[in-house]
Amino acid sequence: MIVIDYRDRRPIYEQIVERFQELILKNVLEPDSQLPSVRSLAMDLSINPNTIQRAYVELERQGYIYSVQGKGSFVSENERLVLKKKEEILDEAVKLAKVAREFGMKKEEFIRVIIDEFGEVS
Amino acid sequence: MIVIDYRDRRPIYEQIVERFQELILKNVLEPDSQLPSVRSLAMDLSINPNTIQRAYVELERQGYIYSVQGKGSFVSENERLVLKKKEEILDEAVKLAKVAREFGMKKEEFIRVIIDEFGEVS
Amino acid sequence: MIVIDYRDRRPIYEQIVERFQELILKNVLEPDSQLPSVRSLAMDLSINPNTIQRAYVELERQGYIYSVQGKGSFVSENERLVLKKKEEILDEAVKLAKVAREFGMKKEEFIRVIIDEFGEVS
Amino acid sequence: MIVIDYRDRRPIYEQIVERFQELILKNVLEPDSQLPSVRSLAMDLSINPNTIQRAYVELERQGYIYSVQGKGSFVSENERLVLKKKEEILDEAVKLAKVAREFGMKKEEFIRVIIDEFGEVS
DNA sequence: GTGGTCTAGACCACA
DNA sequence: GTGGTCTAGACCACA
Repeated sequence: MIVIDYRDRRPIYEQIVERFQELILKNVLEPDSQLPSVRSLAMDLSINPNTIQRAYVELERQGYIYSVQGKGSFVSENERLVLKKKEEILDEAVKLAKVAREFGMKKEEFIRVIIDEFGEVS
Repeated sequence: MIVIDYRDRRPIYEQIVERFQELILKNVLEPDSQLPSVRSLAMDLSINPNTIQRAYVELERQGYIYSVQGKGSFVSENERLVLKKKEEILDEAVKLAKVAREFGMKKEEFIRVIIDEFGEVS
Repeated sequence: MIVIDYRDRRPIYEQIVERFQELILKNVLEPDSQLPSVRSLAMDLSINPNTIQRAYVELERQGYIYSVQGKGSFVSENERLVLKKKEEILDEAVKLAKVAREFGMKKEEFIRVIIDEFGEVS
Repeated sequence: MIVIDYRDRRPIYEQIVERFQELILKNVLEPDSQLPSVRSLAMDLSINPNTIQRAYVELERQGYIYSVQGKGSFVSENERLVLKKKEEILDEAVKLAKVAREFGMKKEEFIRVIIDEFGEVS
């Protein structure tokens, strides 16, 4: 479920964070289900437990998971998270559109590739 | 013309690279015009010359500038660079659209914010 | 494995880059095997770590190695690199042949020394 | 006759040296004919006279030209020079062939591109 | 421990 | 004066 790409320039803990975000937002990991323990995931991925720990701390900070003393880490409700994520995506889209405009791209040119990605009949 | 943001998480040399890219792509710095010398820019920005040097090396590697032994650094022709930059922007747009689609966003919702950015009548 | 020639006019970092290219292309250093750390190689060669770092950055840029945050530098797959290198060699051969022709050398004269190098029965 | 390419990474004086070598070896500049004066060539090329001076010194050192006090610089006999140049080219060819062999290239593969360059019927 | 960034300062080739 | 290379040494994020 989690795959580390060592050729990826991003730090390992960040890759883990992003992967869990994705799994949670897409509901693959359902609310209140338990995440693998730090130690077991560290074993599975042949990674330093500190690195997993760091990823979990970050996920908790962002509200993706919550931890229960002595029991483990669990997935949070994701409704708000999905909304937040969508906002982030739209913010990025606006920024990108701004840059595109500044470099003289036509609106049509820019939107064309997006429509293609979504599929003509959306 | 160049401003360093120390709160920015990106390294200084990278901020300098991006700023010059922008100035060159937008033709503020015209082809064959001379850049400030490594030393003078270092003085201006109160930054170590090595850091400026690193930025210039990177800009040369990317084709934005060329340096002449004992004379200085000069702006390259930017036609190709602009095209390349536009392609990069479109690539990013496609990636972003893909992510948006994966998180269940509607095409209209996504495109709306872009059209707003470009201005309704484009 | 790495030897610096101080009489060589090329900069130290470039000698290091070329030597590693050779070791990687010839499979002496196998894919995913770890390179010596910046610090340890600097110690071994009695060279400043910055110089080694510069060589590693260049090797990464050219695709010969990849570095992992906090873990070290590792050898990339070399298949593509070997093909690219062969192309470069052939390009050089063509250029040289062109110069030879321009200076009035006979094809036979030029090819003779090459056949000798490869060995008569190839 | 002399063109400086500022985008060329080689120093200006070196470009001048190489260009004169070529003109002399190809007999465009005939033995005992006079070279432009340092000052006039500097004017023509909009270059610092020191740079031209340096190129001429280097050409004299290599035997391509000789200077007469108060008269100027003149082209040397080029017979020996042509032979020497040819030897240099052959040396380079041998080196290149050696590298090609070390990287596992077949003799035929290497010679093919050379024959193509010379033209099938040589 | 490992790579990444930066400062301070030196020396070199070149124009 | 201009860029290019290198040393010495520091601090940071990451594993």
